[in-house]
Amino acid sequence: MTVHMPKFNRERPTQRRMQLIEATLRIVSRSGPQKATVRAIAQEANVTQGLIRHHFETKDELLCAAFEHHMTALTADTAKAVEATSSNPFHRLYAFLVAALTKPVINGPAVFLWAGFINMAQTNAKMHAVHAKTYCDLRDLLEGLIGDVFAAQGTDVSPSQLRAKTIACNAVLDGLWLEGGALPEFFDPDQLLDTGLDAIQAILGVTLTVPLPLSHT
Amino acid sequence: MTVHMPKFNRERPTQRRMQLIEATLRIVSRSGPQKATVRAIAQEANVTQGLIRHHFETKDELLCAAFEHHMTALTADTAKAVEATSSNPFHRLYAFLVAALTKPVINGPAVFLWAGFINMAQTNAKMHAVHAKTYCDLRDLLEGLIGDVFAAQGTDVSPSQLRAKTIACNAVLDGLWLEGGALPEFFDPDQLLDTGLDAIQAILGVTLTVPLPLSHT
DNA sequence: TTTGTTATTATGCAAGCGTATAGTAAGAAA
DNA sequence: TTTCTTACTATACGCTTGCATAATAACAAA
Repeated sequence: MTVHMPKFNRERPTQRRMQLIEATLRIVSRSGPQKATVRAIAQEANVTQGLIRHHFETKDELLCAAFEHHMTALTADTAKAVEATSSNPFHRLYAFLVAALTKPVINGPAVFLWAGFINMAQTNAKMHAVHAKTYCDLRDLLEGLIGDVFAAQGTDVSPSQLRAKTIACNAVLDGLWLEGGALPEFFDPDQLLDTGLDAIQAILGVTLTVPLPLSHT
Repeated sequence: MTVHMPKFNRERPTQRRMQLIEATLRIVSRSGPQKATVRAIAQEANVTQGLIRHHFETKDELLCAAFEHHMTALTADTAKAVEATSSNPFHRLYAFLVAALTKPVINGPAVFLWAGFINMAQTNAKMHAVHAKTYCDLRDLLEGLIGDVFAAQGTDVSPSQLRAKTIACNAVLDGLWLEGGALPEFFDPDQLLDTGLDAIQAILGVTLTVPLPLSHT
């Protein structure tokens, strides 16, 4: 009678790829791309280094997949918050801003990840495309929300004015994301949220009301 | 008769160190910290790799010196613009904003450099200190300029309100710096300046006049 | 149970890495 | 000119790197 203790855990390709991607993200965020060696990633994922080659052609391909996963998740998190709220334009913009100004968007690892990968986006065409697309997607979403708010209160703005205000609001979000993530010791999360909301309301010349909880409908 | 052609150029330590630092910055900005090997830096500076060890104890020390040089120069550039203008608080704030929203502050290399180094600031105490200090210096300078503008027009603000508005304005600057540097194809420099100025005036509730050229005094 | 597929481990290699060290030459001082 | 200091080159060493290849084991299908 032999009790068979498996020598390793055999995973489905999709799941194993995701584990490797997440291990990569942890290392890049924690120690930078220089430390993200094939061996370090394998150890972080509790596999041997040869396995990485089985799931990814090259190390660059893994880094690229990790960057895409991170950036897509980052913007999706924010976008999702808008869908979960009412159809009131003011509430929708408010929900977007709160999502963009609180965790998990505002946190150190996210900023350090972006920073760790962004140099590669200069030379790697796919990474550059991912970066440009996630930026545009989020900006366009924000532009739509701001446009709806202006329409709801009858404010007349030209497309170029709307674009400029969107870029300014997005800059506030990005700036606070950067500073709050990289220098958390200087920022209280609540203050950061209030500061961002006040600034964006001032830029837009709009007062955003706090939406009532959905259960009160 | 022997014409003596020097086999190498002997430089003063200070100058050579600066050349090595600048070579490091070019490589990190262009290709990221992974490519910034001792050999690559030496080649970029047109010296042999052994020379680096003669001027810097370790490669990390060189990277650290390069980061400090870059960050210090970045904030000094902006601060200098304020000194070159009049004593009018409105003009001084305006000069600061223009400096922070135009080249050489808003450019790709600066952002990619910051990104390339920032991961190291998590583990390297000296780099973290440099990062925190340059952020605080610039923020405090901006806070002073904004405070003077409020004082000049008789606006009463509490210290915490002033701090919050400063952080918001700084976020606009940082956000536009980030986006304008990393995604230049989406931003026209003139528009970026106008957008930033408008946003900050809205946040502060202040109208900044364009200062007259000094020669008109 | 047997077979087939493939996820996984194990091992190895050539190239590149940071660093150490010995020798060379440039330029100032005597 | 000669001497002295040190900026600089040249070379080498041990370690790490990304990637290749062969052997093994898990698990589904027959």
